[in-house]
Amino acid sequence: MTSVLMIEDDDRIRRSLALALEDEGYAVRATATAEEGLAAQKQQPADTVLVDLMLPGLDGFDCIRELRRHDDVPIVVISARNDTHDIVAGLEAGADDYLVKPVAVKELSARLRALRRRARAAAPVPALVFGNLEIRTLAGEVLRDGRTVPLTRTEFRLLCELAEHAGMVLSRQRLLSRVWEYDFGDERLVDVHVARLRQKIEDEPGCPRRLITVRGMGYKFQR
Amino acid sequence: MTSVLMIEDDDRIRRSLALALEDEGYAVRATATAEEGLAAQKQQPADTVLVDLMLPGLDGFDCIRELRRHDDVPIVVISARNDTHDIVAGLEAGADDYLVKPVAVKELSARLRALRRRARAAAPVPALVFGNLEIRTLAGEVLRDGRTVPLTRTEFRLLCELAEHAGMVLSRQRLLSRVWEYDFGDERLVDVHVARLRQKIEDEPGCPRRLITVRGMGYKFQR
DNA sequence: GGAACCATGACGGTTTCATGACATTCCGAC
DNA sequence: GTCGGAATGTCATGAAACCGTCATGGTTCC
Repeated sequence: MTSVLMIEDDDRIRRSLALALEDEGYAVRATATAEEGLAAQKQQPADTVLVDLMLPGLDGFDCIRELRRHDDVPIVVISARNDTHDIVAGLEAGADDYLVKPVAVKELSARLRALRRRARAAAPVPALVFGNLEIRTLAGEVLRDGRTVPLTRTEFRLLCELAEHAGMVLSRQRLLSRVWEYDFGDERLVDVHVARLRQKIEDEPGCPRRLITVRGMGYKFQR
Repeated sequence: MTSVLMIEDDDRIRRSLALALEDEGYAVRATATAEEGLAAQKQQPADTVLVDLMLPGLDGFDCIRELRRHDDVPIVVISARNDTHDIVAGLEAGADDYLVKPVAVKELSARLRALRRRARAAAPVPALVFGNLEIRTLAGEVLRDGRTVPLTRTEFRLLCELAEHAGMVLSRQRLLSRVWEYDFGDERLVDVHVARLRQKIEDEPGCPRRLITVRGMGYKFQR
């Protein structure tokens, strides 16, 4: 079953839409504020998030941006505001679709299906396996020859970022921005952590098979 | 640049929307019938397809289903019909989004961006293939007969620049400016790097098949 | 035949990396 | 709070790879 998280401050709309979606076969959780919604999604991620724009406290745009920082979940805006300006802003913030209230549940349901059709194709793999190396992205652990390798948080995130784009060269800038969320900073930092990672996951010291340096460009994870 | 194929039978709408999208930076091709559109997409695939529902001959729903049989391209319906029933049918047929005419170009553009953001995540790694030579631009690697050829950064960028414009003569000045980001400088520099590249990717020494010198003009990559 | 144009080997200077050592920050235990 | 260890970031160093220049000799054009 598809799970949906709805973030909507109007009690009546929240309840009626939740009921209607449940009739359509969705598992619905609902919160009245962005803060609660973000916490709920962090704790137990839903397959799709519906979000209103006008929310008390953190508004819908901020909520979308915050979700997008860590999550690739499909996001649908449901708002009473129907100016082109708001629609564009919502989509630019990272939403995938935008519906104007009042929404037809059948239409919403069809749009959710269309969205999931796409999202599934790009779904993140819960575990990445490369030879003797297994990276359990969700469990946060890495196995080498079946034994867990103790990685620090930074090392783990760096490895995930590289392995999720296996075969692709990632620049130090990009790694800094994705792993450290620095938009600037010393690129040498990446080198140091790659070196530490190598000592933990490479089989032959001094001869990296997985974490390849591409001189002048960055690093890549070799399948 | 993003390319768009528009299938729309109303001449006025087709022309004005095409112009507006071009202003937004899209490369637009447009056809008046589904049959033409399908042929165009088969021959030279666009990144996104816009399709009207009411078309003479094959209608929009059929057109979407036919596209979906072979192609995972994002499809947006643009229709005057705004019943929930039509919207659901359009999405169920395989469309990713549905806009009701008249469309705001800014909104359309934002929706296209949102759609491409998702579609890109699932896209395979693009590569340029010429006979026994495969250039993986993102992986930063070049395969010759399936084996990777170690290229330096400059060599790689030079090769990409030439191969991306295969068949076209590029002047030394242009190469300097694109590969080295020099706006002036010794043109001999290009020669030296072409020579090094030849030693790595040409099969017969002394008889270049790929990297062709065009005397007095520059170099070109021969397919 | 001469002039312009091009190919390529060699070399020194520079850039780029890998990594060990050290300072700082973070975080849980008490 | 504060103590201690782990995690993280900064720096310095040496080694390796790379780049641009130049010189020489070959080729093409008129």
